[in-house]
Amino acid sequence: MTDLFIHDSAARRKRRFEPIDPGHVRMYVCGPTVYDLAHLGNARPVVVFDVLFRLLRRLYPKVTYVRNITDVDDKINARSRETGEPIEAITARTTADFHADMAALGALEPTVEPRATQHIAEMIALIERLIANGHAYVAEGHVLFSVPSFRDYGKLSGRSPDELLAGARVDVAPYKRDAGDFVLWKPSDENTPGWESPWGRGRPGWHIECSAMSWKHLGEAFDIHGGGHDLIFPHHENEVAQSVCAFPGRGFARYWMHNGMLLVNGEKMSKSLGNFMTVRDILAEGPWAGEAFRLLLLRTHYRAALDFTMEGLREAKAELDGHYAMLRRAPAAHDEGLARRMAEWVLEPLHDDLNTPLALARLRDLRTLENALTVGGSATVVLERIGLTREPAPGTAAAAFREAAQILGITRFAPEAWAQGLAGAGKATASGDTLMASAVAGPTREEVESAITARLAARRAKNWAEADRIRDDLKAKGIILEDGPAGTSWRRA
RNA sequence: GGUCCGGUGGCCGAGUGGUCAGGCAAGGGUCUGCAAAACCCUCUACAGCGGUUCGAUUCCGCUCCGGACCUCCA
Repeated sequence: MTDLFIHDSAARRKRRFEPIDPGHVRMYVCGPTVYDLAHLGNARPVVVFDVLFRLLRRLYPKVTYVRNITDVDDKINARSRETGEPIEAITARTTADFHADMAALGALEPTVEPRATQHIAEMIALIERLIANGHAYVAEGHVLFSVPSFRDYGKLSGRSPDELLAGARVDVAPYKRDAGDFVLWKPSDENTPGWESPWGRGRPGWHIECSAMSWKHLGEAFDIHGGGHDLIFPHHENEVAQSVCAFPGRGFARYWMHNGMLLVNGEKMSKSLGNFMTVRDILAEGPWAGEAFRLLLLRTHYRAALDFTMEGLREAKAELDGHYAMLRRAPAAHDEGLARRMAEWVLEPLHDDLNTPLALARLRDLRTLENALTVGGSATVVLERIGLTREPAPGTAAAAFREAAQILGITRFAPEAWAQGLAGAGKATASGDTLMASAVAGPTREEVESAITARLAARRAKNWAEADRIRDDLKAKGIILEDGPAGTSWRRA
């Protein structure tokens, strides 16, 4: 088995992945705060860590992937005050939308998806431990983490507490002993959600929930912690402080992985900047859009910034069209052992810190090879690159493609369905399905097929003018015909 | 201001101390009734300036440009 290397943000270098328990790999990824639709930037970690999850499942017997839902937060409270919609309604609806959107991107469900509001008891227990350990204190109804009490504070994000203080751009609350101290628990008035606690009725601070949920579902120490690069400070720094101080000597997360930001016009896409586009906006482009966006995300290495453009989305769609076209025409028969080896060759770059762009390039090589063998061609350059000395049986490269593409989570639809409109295809939730079905426009399958029959008669009679007229007519309606040795096939543009 | 990460051919985007990334676009060809698809060929880049080296796009330094973070953020 090839070793897996991942870039650990804490160590700032690539490290060989050695799980605490090789029989059970454990990963935690920060999930959404459910107060609004997911934007394109929110989708990046979901897709990136979905690929990692799939890869880990291939490499290890058991993988537990935890991704939380943050359903208690002052942004949610603010939204409820603005719109008048009850908090529970906002979080329930937004969670359902999030699930539908992520399913449309082909993301598997995590093993566990804990909600913050269902882990208040764990949060309180954690805070009590921190107070008992001398790492937290009560002040004016708040419980604060004492940053000076933790020597390694700032290690993850690479800053010293002094620097943080110097650059602080918020007013320091008077009850803080140290300007860097952060809130673990804060009081709630009667109009704000709250839970009874040893410190009165209140609600948790932002960071404590992740420490509580990873502890509950993965234990005091686990293997991988992931999230967006912008979470390193303060969120992950504070999480480390809380968890390490609550469970001294256990080490918390062994590897930290952070995905780069998604940009639009060279700037980070974020809700606070207001320059965001929702996943749902993209899905409305067509039934192909979810998978195309997923591919777009994987065409750039996860740690690099990615500048989103519609041209990029269309290019990803065109790439998928080509992949599906190959799968559609490739024979099912194949050399199984050779297919397995070729799939390994494609997936090999994923073991080097999830190099999806290189894996995708190799996947394209498999497509070229299969096309050459199925349609006609030599593909000597590709054969050499793969390291094959002779041509594999037709269908073999396609079988390898299918196996490798499964780890990347692309070409998950039936090739014919992809080509002809995907009506009713996706297994997304109800709202996602509606979206897909409504996006299919143009002639029905029956209309297209009867036109093809009419054209076939014209071609038999060598009435080329009529045959071309039918083809042009369909083309104007978004239907492309392709004559091949096995007959005429069609697809939607 | 502090910390960090980047600048690769028309566009996107991997990677490497010295032989090829790959894709899109463009041009040429094979095939086809004509197309389409597919395959083949062409297109040889690493921000700038120094340094290390037999040799640097790759290592080091400086400069310029872009971005992220500095307690809302995936």
